Amino acid sequence: MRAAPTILHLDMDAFFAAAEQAAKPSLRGKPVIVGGLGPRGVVATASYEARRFGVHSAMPMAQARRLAPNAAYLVPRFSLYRAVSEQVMELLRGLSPLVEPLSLDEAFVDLEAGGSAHDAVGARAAGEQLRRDIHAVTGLTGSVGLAGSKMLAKIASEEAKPDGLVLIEPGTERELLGPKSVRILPGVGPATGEHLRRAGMTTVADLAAAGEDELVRLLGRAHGESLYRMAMGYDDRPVVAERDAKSVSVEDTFDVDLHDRVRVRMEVERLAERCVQRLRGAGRSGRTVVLKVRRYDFSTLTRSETLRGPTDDPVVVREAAARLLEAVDTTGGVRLLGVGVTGLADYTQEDLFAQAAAEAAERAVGERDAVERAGAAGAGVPAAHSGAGGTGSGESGAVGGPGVPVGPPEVDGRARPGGSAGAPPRQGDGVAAPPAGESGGRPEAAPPDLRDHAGPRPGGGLGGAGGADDGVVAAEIGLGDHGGPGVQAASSAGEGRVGPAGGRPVSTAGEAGEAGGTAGRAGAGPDSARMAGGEARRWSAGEDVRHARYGAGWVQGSGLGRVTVRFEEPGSAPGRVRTFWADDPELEPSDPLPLVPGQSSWPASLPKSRSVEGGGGSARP
DNA sequence: TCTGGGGTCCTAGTACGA
DNA sequence: TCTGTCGTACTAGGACCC
Ligand SMILES: [Mg+2]
Repeated sequence: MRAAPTILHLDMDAFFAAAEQAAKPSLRGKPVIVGGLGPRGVVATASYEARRFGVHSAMPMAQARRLAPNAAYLVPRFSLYRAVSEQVMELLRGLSPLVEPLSLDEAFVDLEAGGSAHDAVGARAAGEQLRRDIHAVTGLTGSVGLAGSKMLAKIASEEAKPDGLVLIEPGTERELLGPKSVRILPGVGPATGEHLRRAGMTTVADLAAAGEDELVRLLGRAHGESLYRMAMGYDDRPVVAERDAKSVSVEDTFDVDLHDRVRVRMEVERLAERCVQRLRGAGRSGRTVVLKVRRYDFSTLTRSETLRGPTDDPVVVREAAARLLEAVDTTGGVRLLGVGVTGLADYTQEDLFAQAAAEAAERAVGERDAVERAGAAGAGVPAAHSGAGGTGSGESGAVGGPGVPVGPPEVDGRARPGGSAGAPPRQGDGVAAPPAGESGGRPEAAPPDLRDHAGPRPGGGLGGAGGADDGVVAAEIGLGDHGGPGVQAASSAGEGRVGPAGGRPVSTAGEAGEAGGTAGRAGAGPDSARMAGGEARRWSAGEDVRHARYGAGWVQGSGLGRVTVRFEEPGSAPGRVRTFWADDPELEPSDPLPLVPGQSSWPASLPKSRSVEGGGGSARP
């Protein structure tokens, strides 16, 4: 706790939703909800307009729809948020080199370390200037908290929301915090809050009065101590600029529970591959592989296996995950699967082998021996276990080399438990692939003059009466999923890489829903050119596109082989809607545009938006 | 139509070697 | 050398955050 309120906490207001509103002028002032659009999605961010309906983060999407049926529902676009975040962080680094990002939209800044403020007056001025700069560069608003400690700065920014600044003058924290709920303290969630309530403590003052011993007795050592300190206003954690990630993980919740073991195995393999992709993308390797399974009843378990050394080999991770899976009972169904890697390092044991081998080769020793001995010696390899000499030194023979588990599994690196790992990814759960081609209910081409589908709207909004045509509601229709039979034909072509049954969830529940949802639009055919025989691509609600003649816009809805685009962009007036065939050659995906036109700080090339988000709209698990 | 995905940190039990 | 103790790894689960 320093004497001057020079620790700043920035928190962007309703970040994802606000970014979408800035990118899509027709959504400004309207309730916008960003989150998963599948049947098991939850709300990531609700705009303030949507919050008035009672919608908030982490709420199941289904519930949000009941509360705000006419809101715009959009899938998150992390490439956009990352780009905006980078602009904001750059502004923060202008204030001080000591910037500690907590997430895409939050960070601490040590103003004193940057020399940009040394007292309350200077801190407030810097904070207000920062808010103006953020708005000028990104078009978005952020809230600022200033205090003498991290905790208080964070509480202050919370109080400042939205679009405000709050400064807590050192010395006033006890009286300010005292009457407030324990829930305002970072680290006090529902469980701890309830725990404390049962013990008769509801306010921060109650915690301070209870004393450290009592809190430790109640909540355990670390939590109790830290809570007591916070309640007293003690907090001297420094702002630290850079922190390496400690784990990398990937998980998927399936639209429908998985029952087929073969399918479960296949999904675990795919998750392992994706996990390693990300691991390698970050230039890291890891030593402990973790499998996560959430069952039909939401009970969750993890199983982990620690290897002899860090790896970034997809085969090693995949096989470890597969072994872990074999020990899990999945009868009843699986709702979620995840694969993660922890114990990260910047090198792999394979690296060390190679390096040692090279050195050994120089000494002109027989190659194989050299490799094996080097591997065992493993200069700098994380100890096999606690004891220095212990299990380690004798085991040069461990056949699998890197990736052989430390513990019990008597693996020789070749035998595959259950003989299943190598099984070909047979078709999944019996969703027969429909015949490809131009069959079925797909509407035939109409004259290629484009009709205005929705017509200009007063005020340009999607206000409308919210009829079947309410574009935003339509935005989710067919999104990344099979629709009626006709659409299914088209979509299966688009997923060819996955194989016959595609990456779709089991069963037919989704189909029924989708078919019903799209039925109303079946008659309205879009009029535009179509590609000769190409695969119909999939369009995600909210993604940016560019049309050869109509310019920039975003996908408002898609389904039945058609895609509805609203033509507008960050600087523009609210735009109008047009509908095209999904395979219209004049329509192509594009990267997000800067929210304020002409910003030099906008990343020249954005991280691949398509692979990150869409990835598998269709394969959405 | 109930409950995401990416993380962090902590606790507790067990095993093991010194 | 035996035994109790201690530190460290490993594993599993849970709370919390955005
Ligand atoms: Mg925020």
